[in-house]
Amino acid sequence: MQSVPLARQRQLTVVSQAPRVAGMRVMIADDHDLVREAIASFLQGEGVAEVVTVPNLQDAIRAADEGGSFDLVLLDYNMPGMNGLEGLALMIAANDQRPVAILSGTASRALAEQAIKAGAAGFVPKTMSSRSMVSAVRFMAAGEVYAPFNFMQQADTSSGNLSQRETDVLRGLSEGKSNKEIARDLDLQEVTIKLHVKTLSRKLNAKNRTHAAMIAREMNLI
Amino acid sequence: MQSVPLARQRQLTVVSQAPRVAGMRVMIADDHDLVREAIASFLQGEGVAEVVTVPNLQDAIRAADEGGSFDLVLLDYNMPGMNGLEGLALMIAANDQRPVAILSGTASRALAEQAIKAGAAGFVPKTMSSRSMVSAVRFMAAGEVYAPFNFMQQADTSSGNLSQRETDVLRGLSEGKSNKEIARDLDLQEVTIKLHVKTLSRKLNAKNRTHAAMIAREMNLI
DNA sequence: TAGGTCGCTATCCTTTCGTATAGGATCTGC
DNA sequence: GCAGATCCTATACGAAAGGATAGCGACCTA
Repeated sequence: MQSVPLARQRQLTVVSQAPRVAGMRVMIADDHDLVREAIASFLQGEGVAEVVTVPNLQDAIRAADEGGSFDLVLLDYNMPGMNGLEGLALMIAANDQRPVAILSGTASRALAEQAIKAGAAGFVPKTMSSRSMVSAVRFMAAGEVYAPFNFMQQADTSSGNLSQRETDVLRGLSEGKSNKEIARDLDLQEVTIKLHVKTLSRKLNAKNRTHAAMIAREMNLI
Repeated sequence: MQSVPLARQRQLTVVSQAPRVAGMRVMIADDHDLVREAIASFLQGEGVAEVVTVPNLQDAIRAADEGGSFDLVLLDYNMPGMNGLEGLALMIAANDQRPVAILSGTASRALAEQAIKAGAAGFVPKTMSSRSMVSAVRFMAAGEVYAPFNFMQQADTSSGNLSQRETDVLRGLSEGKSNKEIARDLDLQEVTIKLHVKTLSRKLNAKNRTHAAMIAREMNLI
């Protein structure tokens, strides 16, 4: 899997040109024992000084609070306490604004973009090999923002053809809201919501609102 | 994580009392490189003779067809080609009815039960440690049916309070079907479906059918 | 056998959805 | 400026969903 650095709208503070693997402290937060063990052992094999592993966000935050900040924190997107990308902000704060990356099994471009927009140091899908993983970790610990190249090249067919409004409506749908509620939230008329539901359902190839919500969930659009 | 053998309604053919790890052939099918590598290296460390890894169902079936059956196949539940538990039956056939287990990150008792009912040799959540994994692999390769103990002890609060019919209706809901369609499929009257939708929505604390479907999806009830 | 639960059906009514059709407002690139 | 796209609004109607209440039969259990 090829990788490419993303500059984006953020100041990149390069800690060192050739990152010192030696004294590096990395935390891996994932509820999957298997994944934790795997990443930890690979990183240790690469000479990373300290690898801390925790199974949930709560422990991750405590570890940073008590043991000091890490050069990089890898946060599983689906993990107790995360609640979507909410946990990311908490972790960044707990890690003294230092790099925190999102690790995810359910990979989608939309999610990667959201994560990076929300301040993540990068996005690491579990479909990556350990070799790629290790180099991604080095880059992120050095202050760069990373996302796998083929992710970002992912066809826009999935989410790109939904307009902003349609995405907003879709979010409401997936929360089980009625058209009226969504209209109130977005400060629009109910008919407008109906129109959006109709068009986004067509775009997603969904039979109705329920189907659209399920498809959106499946495609990680929301 | 504690484990316990499940006898269930199936004939258990014990290949050998103390399974020979030596000549064992195991296939790991998972689209997550990280997970594949991890499991493979742990198994090889345990002396498993041959570990084949593939990233999707198609390749897994081809590997069994061409290279002969395996003592155990580990199938990721969320993997290209699986389509829920449909892929399980295909793999079991391709593996000459020999053990095929389901590997999953999104762990729920309901899914584990379904998988085993559908003929899986066991259910392995990715929250398991490598040590537990290795012993589970041994048991399943020996013809036993395995599922992690704490999974099966999981409170019935999640899915247990839904009746069989309600679960059927819920499945229809999550496929975006109308009440009429669901009624036809289940050979019931539309009003009955409405009733079920109402009661299951109450039980799941959902506002409406869309919400119910999303909650079900979130709880891995379907 | 009586009482309880559970699943299914029925009727009636209100609300919400889904669809169609038509028009207005804004912003874009040419 | 104009064409084209995007977004918003309006009216209207049939279909679907949601809710309340009541009754029936099967099954289990005391």
